[in-house]
Amino acid sequence: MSVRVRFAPSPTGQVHIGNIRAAIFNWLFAHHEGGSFLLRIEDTDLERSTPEAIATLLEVMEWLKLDFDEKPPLYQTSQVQKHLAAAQQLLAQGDAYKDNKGGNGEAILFRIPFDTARVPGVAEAGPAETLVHPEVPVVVSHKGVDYAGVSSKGKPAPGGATLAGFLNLVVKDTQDNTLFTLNDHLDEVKAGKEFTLPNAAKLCFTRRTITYHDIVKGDMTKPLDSLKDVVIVRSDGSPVFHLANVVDDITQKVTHIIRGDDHVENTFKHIMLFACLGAQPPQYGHLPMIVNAAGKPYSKRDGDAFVGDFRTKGYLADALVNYLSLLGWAPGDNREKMTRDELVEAFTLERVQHGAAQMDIQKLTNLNGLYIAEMPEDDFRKTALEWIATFDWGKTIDEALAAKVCTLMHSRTKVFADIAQWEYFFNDIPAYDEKACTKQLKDPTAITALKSLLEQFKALDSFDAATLEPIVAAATEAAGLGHGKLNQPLRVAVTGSAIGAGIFETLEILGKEKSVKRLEYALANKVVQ
RNA sequence: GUCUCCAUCGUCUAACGGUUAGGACAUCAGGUUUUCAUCCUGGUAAUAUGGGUUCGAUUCCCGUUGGAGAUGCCA
Repeated sequence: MSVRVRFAPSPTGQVHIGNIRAAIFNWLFAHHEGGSFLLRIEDTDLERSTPEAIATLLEVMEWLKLDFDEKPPLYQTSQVQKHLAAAQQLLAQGDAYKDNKGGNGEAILFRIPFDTARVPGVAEAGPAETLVHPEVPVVVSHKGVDYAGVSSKGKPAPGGATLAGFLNLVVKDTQDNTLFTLNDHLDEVKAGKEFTLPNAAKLCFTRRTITYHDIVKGDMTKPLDSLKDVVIVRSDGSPVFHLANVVDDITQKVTHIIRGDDHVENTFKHIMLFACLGAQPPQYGHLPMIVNAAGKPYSKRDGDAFVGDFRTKGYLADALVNYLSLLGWAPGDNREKMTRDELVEAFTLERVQHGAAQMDIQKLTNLNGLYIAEMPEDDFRKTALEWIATFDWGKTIDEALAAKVCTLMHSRTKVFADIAQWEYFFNDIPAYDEKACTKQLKDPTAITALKSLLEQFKALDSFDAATLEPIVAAATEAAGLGHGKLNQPLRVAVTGSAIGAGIFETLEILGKEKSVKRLEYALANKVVQ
């Protein structure tokens, strides 16, 4: 059977970086296996899902070139009848029951099956004991075993689990006297009878576990006595995530579920749901989380963790995909900068890391710089021009001048937002950096030299780098300054900044008129006394 | 509290049970006879901790510590 995976985000606001990483891994896996990559939009949370968020999501996926198969995507809201039908099926099979636990009306709960033969991966783990607090009575019913555990300070602690967790249950009191034997009352309990047992101190039972093989994390096991029955339909009649998710995965014939770490615990329940719904559970692979620079999970407020922000800061889609692929995964041969094809070829879930990964903006930025550097000149200019146009100073510019600036600044561009610093090429008088002025425009010798340079500039016919270099060198020497010592003062006087491309190339692009004007301006206004 | 999982330089990561524990980003020093960037050279920097198993442990097992997730009529 060919591989079918899905990305199933809920469109609530911006697209989170951790979320899109899951999409990338699914996409990579699907392509590596020659399978299908599906998109399912889990928009059942009517209060938080918005059309704008859906649009944002689609936009982001298109930007990152994460194309999906079988368009249009499956919208979960269109599947509600199927979800509800599944709930009815479970109800009819006795795998679900109605309960008014929260007091809001009757909800439908999925019952972890007591007879586990249907469920793959369930095994008996041997006898087990759980201490319970005698002050709180133990209640045994078809809904589960309700009790209070004992905290380290001897106080009652919240406890309770599904009935299936307690095979061969015997409840004992502090004197070890038997209070209740489940096997004597199993049919009554299943039929709905509730037993309330005061003064219980101990639960003795045969522990059962459910195990599944996680493609990234390995074998995962959980005891049934730490599982609770789950609400699958709310009292208002709407299906809950667990049900909807599983039913949709069945209808979309998903073979591998690759999702965030935070779903591991749900997996055990989902496998049971698949089984009770008569479907073969898919394979699972859980991705580690991405955490922020503080090592904490990204909260909804971590603005810089949104994919859209990386786009507006001028990161390239390919660079972002490349970097994100490397968060929690590595090909194993020291390659880092990789094309899509190389990533697809090398990607396996088995090599995915088990622990959380921290996002490193600097490394992303460096990688982005590498991608920009290898852009063909024409592509770079085209993109850079678009960026220039987004700035106030870039609305009306000389295209020929801009083209020259692009060529000059290409290797210096790490992210396109850096282009904000190109303003001095285009305006009349640049913004002067005070620190730079203080450092470079205070030496009287240099100032005198700049003044003489200004006069020479005025007299020049051609104003290109080759002409300027010897002139500046001569002026430097004439002033008694060391080689190149006039370059920085000249740069600050003309550009306002101490950093930039080669000064002679910069002067040439600026042209005689502007250079002279700025030199005059700086000498008149910016010299530090 | 209980359950599940995780742990190699600051960060991302590599290392069939045998390596001077490798690479990249960041950082530091130097070079590319002007700054910044690119490029080149070199340096600092890690197996959380205590026990086992083994001739030999980053690797396997157990404990501890630390971290994350789950424990919702959120997804």
